[in-house]
Amino acid sequence: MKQKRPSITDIAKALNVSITTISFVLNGKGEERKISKEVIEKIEKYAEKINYRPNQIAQSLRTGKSKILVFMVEDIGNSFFAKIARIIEEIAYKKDYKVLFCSNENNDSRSRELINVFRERQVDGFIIIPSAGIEKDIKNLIDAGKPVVLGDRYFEGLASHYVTINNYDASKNGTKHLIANNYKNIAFITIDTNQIQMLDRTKGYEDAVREAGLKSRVVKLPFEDINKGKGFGKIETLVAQDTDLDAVFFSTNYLTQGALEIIKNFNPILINKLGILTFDDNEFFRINTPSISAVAQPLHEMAEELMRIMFKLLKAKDKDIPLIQTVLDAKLIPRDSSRGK
Amino acid sequence: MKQKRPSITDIAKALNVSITTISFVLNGKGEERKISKEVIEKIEKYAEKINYRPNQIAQSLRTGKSKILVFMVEDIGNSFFAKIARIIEEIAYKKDYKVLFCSNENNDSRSRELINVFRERQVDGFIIIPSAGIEKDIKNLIDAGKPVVLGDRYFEGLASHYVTINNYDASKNGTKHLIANNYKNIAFITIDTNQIQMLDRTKGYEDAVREAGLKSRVVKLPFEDINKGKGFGKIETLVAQDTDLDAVFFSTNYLTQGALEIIKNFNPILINKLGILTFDDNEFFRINTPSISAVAQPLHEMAEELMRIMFKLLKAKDKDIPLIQTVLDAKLIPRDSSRGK
DNA sequence: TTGTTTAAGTAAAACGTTTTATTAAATTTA
DNA sequence: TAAATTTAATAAAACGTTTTACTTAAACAA
Repeated sequence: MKQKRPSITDIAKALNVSITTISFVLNGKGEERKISKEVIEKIEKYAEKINYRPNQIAQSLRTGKSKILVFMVEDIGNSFFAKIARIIEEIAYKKDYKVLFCSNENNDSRSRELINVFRERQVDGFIIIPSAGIEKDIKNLIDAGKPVVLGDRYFEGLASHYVTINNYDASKNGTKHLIANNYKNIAFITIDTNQIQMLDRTKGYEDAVREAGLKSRVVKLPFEDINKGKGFGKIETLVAQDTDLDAVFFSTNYLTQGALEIIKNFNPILINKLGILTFDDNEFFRINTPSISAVAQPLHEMAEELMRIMFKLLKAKDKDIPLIQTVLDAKLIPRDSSRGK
Repeated sequence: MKQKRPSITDIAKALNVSITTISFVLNGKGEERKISKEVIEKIEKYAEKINYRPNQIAQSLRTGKSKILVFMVEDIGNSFFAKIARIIEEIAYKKDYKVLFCSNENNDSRSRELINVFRERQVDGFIIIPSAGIEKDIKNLIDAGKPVVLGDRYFEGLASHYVTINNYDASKNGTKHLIANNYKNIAFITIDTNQIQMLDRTKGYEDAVREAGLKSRVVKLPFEDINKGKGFGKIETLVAQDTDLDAVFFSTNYLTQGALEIIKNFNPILINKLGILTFDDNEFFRINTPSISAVAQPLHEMAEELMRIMFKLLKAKDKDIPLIQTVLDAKLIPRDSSRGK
């Protein structure tokens, strides 16, 4: 019947020692605090026997540390983020940290709300894929001394630790790959945001087509609508009007599926002739006919680097450590859809 | 410079009231405890002004409640689970609960370890997609009075709350659909586990083919290997030897991609003629050529029901409430890949 | 007037730890 | 032998709440 877990006090009573002694022993400070071998052994034996586990809430209250990290992403249901989350979880658990995941929907006020909620919860660190307008809030968090690492994007004016990929290069290389495979009328489909990673990707594309003497065709879709599964009107227009279009390059994974569906419905023949390249790989791209080419972000490396930095910050305590800003390379995975013509 | 957050004691000092009074007022018990209007107002104003937020760790220690739930899945990186997670997160946050996600890799010892970790953390409730061998541990948890809801599967001998779909019917209907579309040699590709949901799915398939007078071909792949991205040998054998094979039905999403890739590599023509049906929908099935048919589980309903039960348990406190065992219907989504012949 | 009830609030314990300061006994030093 | 040091341990404060039990003054009743 729901019996109380043993506390340090229960051990104290049972063994007739003070709770102080027990605390020292169980925290491995027995030697250091000159507790005798016999007492140490007695306590350890007993704790083992009754399967004592410290109450982490009490520990947290006393130490101010919760051993909980938060990983805030756009949408944990999106497989790009879910996959990173999985790796982060793995690493965290090994070091005895737990991870709270949350989705900010790329929405500033939601982000703010979440940040506040977690500050109240005393989480020990924040790994954040930030929405575009929360630079101030992130700054507050950092100024308050909380360990913060940004992922996937960052703020140009903000001195923060972060991990991203070289979006400009990745995008430029991707575009060049399409060009090398003889595509000449490539559209770049992106989102109407001023997030740095999207701007970099767009720039990479633009420079590549310009350098090749081709025409730049950037299509910006409205983020809010896309999020609700609509807003692909411009894709229809593109396909209908731009009759010599021969390739599309998507700047992010949540556009790809929706847009391809529109194109497929609109012109089932075209979709099999069109060159297709997209940011963010997906396991189903391989089995698609034609298999879809992708610019894959190095999920493992990203997650590992995020955590490496986080643990460094957690260890460093107050003294601030020099900024770590890691830029990784994405990997182009050419498949059938970009080898056409 | 990293200044301390105000505590209830700080308010007490500033306003010259006892912390008791403040606690009552801020918990909305002012009236009830006959605190005067003026004092109530004074406290509320001040708390608002300094933006006071109670320390949740301290609250937890005192009340024994953490307002944290845990959602344990096979793999949070798998989009089926990630999507449910997203919805669960949403619902939880509305009621001021946070959710810790964790992945048990469908592995018993990992599951056990995680359950223990979270008991120590005093999480308030457990939503678990259990691995096959942890019936005892779940029972322990329930017996200890912890709110527990199982999802996706359950244990036949264990009286627990759960939410599943009618796997037998879903599988049978799926198979019938293939048969109705003139497929006559359908293989059922599943995993070598005795998890109830997989057994039910297999049975649904078997009954459907038997009733139609067709031959049953069940292929069981080794779970451990599949998890590591290999172990598809039997698929090669199947395709090579079973020359009149005309359709495949996958029992779970993580088989689909791997197996289809094997088939595609082995026989690129076959894959476009083969009838294909799989449990668990994916957004990319729509744009595939041919688009892939799926038995979609009602993710929203599942998540909502899981949470509905969880909140019921959280509210009920000690008194045990009658078992809630919800069985939902899956939805067959026929696409090109199953309309063949 | 005296006793009882109500209003308005407070003191203090409790939750389970960690950690600083303290103590008492034993041992060493001078 | 007295003083100083070391050993082995403990008492008590602190973290920030919630909640039970109590207090004091005023209001009311008999």
